[in-house]
Amino acid sequence: MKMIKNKVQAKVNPSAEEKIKEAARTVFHKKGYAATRTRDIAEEAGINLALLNYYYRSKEKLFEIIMAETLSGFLQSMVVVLNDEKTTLEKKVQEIASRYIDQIMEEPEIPTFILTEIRNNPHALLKRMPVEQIVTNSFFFKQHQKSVQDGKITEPNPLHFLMNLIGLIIFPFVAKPLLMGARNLDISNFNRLMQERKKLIPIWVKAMMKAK
Amino acid sequence: MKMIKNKVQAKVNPSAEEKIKEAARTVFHKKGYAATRTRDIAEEAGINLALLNYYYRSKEKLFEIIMAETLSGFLQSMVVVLNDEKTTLEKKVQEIASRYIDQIMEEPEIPTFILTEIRNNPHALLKRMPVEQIVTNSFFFKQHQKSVQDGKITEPNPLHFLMNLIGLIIFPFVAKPLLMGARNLDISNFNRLMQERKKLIPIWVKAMMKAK
DNA sequence: GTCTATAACGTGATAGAC
DNA sequence: GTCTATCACGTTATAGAC
Repeated sequence: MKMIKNKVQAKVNPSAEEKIKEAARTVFHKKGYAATRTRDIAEEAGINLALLNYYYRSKEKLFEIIMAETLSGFLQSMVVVLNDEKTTLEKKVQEIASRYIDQIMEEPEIPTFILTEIRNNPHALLKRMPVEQIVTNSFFFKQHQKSVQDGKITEPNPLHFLMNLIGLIIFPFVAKPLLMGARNLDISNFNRLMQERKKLIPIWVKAMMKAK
Repeated sequence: MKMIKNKVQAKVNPSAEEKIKEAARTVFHKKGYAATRTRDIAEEAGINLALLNYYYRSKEKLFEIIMAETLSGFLQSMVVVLNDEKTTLEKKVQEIASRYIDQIMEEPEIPTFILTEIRNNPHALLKRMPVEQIVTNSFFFKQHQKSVQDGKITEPNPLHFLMNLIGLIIFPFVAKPLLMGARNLDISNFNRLMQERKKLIPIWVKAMMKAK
């Protein structure tokens, strides 16, 4: 009870340490590691620059913490869905499309952040990335194999299946600055399109996987 | 004739000015603007750092040249295909999938480069981006409208159509470091998958657009 | 724990010799 | 045109007072 109270309290009146981490998350997500200055983070947090090093030792250490949290948070919802032994393949596609679009709309910078930082430093980051487990060891993988054997799916490679699903979900967010800047689109129109896609993507994926 | 000879000569024995631009292209594409140091470019070009400023005045000016060239080169092939009045919608999808996958495989860093640099500086870059023209004013757009009216396509919004097509093409390249690092995949396997997609994407898109 | 002041370093850019 | 040497500045990190 006390612990819960402290956690709630922490959000209402966060300590300097917490403020710095939240500020770092915001700025790193928006600008990436190289373009972020520690001064930006200190200013965003409303604290003194020296405190950042006092709590986190260096820009790099702080970044590693943010990156690890961002990555695991981003993958967790997918892992849970892919390994649910109670749902059909079709239901999994619905779940992933719906959850991920909601999740990304809350923090739309995250996909681009993850993809660019992995480009800049693949080695350091991929040790913690259980991508292989996610695909090969998942219950989804077995379901997919069975659907192929039963002739319900034409494309035998589960990687194509996953790349297509995730690509349909994520790509519009990655390409957003391009679409928005062109004045074809304002922010509310974009959000409406993404809401539509929560229903459309499962329909599309279903049709794709039966195509030949 | 003399001009052609000089251009050929330029590739065999490029001037310092040309070497710098090629080096800048390589390094900027790989690391992005913020993470690139002018010293990296000079080293890659095999010339002295001072020459970079002598020819291009500043890192920023040099970057703007590279960005403009990269962007127009990347969009040009799409514009040409989308505005071809002689081909069907279905043929356009085939052409775009095939051309873009070939083109991106030659310089796989370009999609991530463009998307991240636009995130970092949308305003400066989007003035030169005829995205609106590409979509709204294209012959593709009219063809799409007609197909919807004729009941050949269920999804009435051409933006969904284009986002899906481009996403299916580009997303695997953007997510490549993630896939590769996970040891599911080596480079030749990845390339084989992309070759497969040149044929699969048109089939998938056709199925998607008729789904309901 | 939090601040001010400053050290230590890296980077973009230029002056000036050749 | 091309180089070496160096400046000017911004940024990360730390020392030391409170």
